[in-house]
Amino acid sequence: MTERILITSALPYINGVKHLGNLVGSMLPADVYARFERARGAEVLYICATDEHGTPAELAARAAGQDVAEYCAEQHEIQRRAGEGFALSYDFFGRSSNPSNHALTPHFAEVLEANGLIEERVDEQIYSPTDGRFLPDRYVEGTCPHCDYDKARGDQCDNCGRLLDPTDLKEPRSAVSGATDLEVRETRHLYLLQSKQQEAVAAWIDAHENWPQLTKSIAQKWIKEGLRDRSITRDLKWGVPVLKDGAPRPGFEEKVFYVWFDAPIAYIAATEDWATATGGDWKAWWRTDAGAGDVRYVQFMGKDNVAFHVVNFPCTQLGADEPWKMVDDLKSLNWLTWYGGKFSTSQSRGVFMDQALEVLPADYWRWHLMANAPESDDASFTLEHFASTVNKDLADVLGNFVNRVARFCASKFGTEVPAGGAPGEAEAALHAELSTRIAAYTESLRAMEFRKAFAELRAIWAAGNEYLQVAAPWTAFKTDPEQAAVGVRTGLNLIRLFAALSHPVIPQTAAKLREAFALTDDEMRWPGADAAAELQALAPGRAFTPPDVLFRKIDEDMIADLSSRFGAPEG
RNA sequence: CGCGGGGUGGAGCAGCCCGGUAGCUCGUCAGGCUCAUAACCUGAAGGUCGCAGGUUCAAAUCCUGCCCCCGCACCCA
Repeated sequence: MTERILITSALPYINGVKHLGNLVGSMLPADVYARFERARGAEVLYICATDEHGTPAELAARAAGQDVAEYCAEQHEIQRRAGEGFALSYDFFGRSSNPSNHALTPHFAEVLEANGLIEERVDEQIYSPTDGRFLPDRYVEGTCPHCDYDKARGDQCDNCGRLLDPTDLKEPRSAVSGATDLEVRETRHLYLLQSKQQEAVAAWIDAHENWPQLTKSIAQKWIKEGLRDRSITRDLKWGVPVLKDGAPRPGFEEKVFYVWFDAPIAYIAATEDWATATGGDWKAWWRTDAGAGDVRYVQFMGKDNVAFHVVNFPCTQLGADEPWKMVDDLKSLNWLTWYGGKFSTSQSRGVFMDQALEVLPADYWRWHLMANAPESDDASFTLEHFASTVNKDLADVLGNFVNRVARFCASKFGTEVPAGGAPGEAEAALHAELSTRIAAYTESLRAMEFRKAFAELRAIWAAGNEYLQVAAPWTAFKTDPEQAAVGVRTGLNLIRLFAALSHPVIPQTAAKLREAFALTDDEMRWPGADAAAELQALAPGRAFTPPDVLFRKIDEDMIADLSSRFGAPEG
């Protein structure tokens, strides 16, 4: 029976193109895993979407002089294109602002309320008459009562580090307009009573011993501190309206659901949209009473998102007491830093997805990011390191191997897989090494241990060069062409094997190789661990077109150029 | 003592949970090969595993204390 795997990556926030850190934190590893499982023959559904609600979107739209809906539509399109450029193989890339989510989010709220897990409470919040809106903590600035720093934010003073309440600030002003006529107003909100779900969530977490260490430690920390009730509505206009029985909830006509309440629900809503677009059955993926019981659900996200996925969203799902499919495996990644510091949109430090593709092909970035993924700790991205992995791994080890084999064959035997000769000791040694390595590589990918996996893939590529050194068909050709044919035939078959094994991480390169050898779907399927068998896929007489040089190297001048372009620190 | 993650040859990382000759990639040096993108292959040099104690026959690995770096702190991954 075909394995069914549902994959979601954390939803990228709508504002602006994402940088490499965002990419490697969720969307890219999810894509690599999706491609791997598809090649293995699993039925995969990979869903993502833009997370569009909240204050930042409203403010960014205003700054751009656009209507929020219009702004989001435009940004969504930009992100969709960037994802396409990076060859992210979403089955569907949705939007949290779509009608499907506007229907499903209130549904969850209604069931939760029916189950006694939601209540209305009155809060006090800062209101700015000038801006005509309530101001969340970080949008209130003022003078710190402790150190007199004049740019303290409503939640904390960046100078002395003390935590603040917006009402503590001296001379508070709106960070949006600078208005100082702020007042405290009462406002009514819906609260999700997570404190009542402590035991249920703890039990659910305990049932997942196989989670990675980072995920477990974050989950347990929250449980240990005790779940707190949290407000799931906000005083904003842009978001999912708070409906009840299909009509605006009395007293909530001017409010919307909190972005973190509706965003995870958008995983499900986006799957509904996928179903509408393709004729698929979304319930078979999300409802355990409709076939989702045998689905394995895997989520990918940066470490900052873990709490929301192991505590808050589970509260929503468990509290609904409906047969929703819940996450099975959760891969969380640490931060990618830009030369040890933060990627910064406002100060334009770092490389963003669209800029990256303007300079070099997607596979260059994909390989470096995944081979050095921030799995056990934050990892530092530097252009020097990037150039080094691209030049050595991609150009020298893989690219050069393909080139030397294809060119030698073309010049001595023509553009067909040569016949003659029989495998000997060199081939036996190669088979033995590859069999072990393919098994290890496959196992690491299954476990989503990407650094380990791609170190293995690199070793597999290198094994090709080592083999060639031993087989030395260029020497054999002078005295024993049949013997040389064995080496070349094996080399060409290695290229086909590399194409299949490399496809999850460098799909565009794999596609070039596929084209060069006109490989069939079956020849691109995930290889088994019997290397001897795998290296016979291309039979003698099979025609091919020697591909162009696969990767061009990044030289010193280019590094210097990229450094100034992307704001790399000196030294 | 807010929370979390780290400090391993020049650089980037693995090993630490389940103590027992310190491993990988890059860089450096030497040799080989000449089919190939001055690429490839082989070998070598280079580390008292942040510091100080403790447990043990034995500690990078366990315990205690300290120092340093990074991130987070209901809303910028």
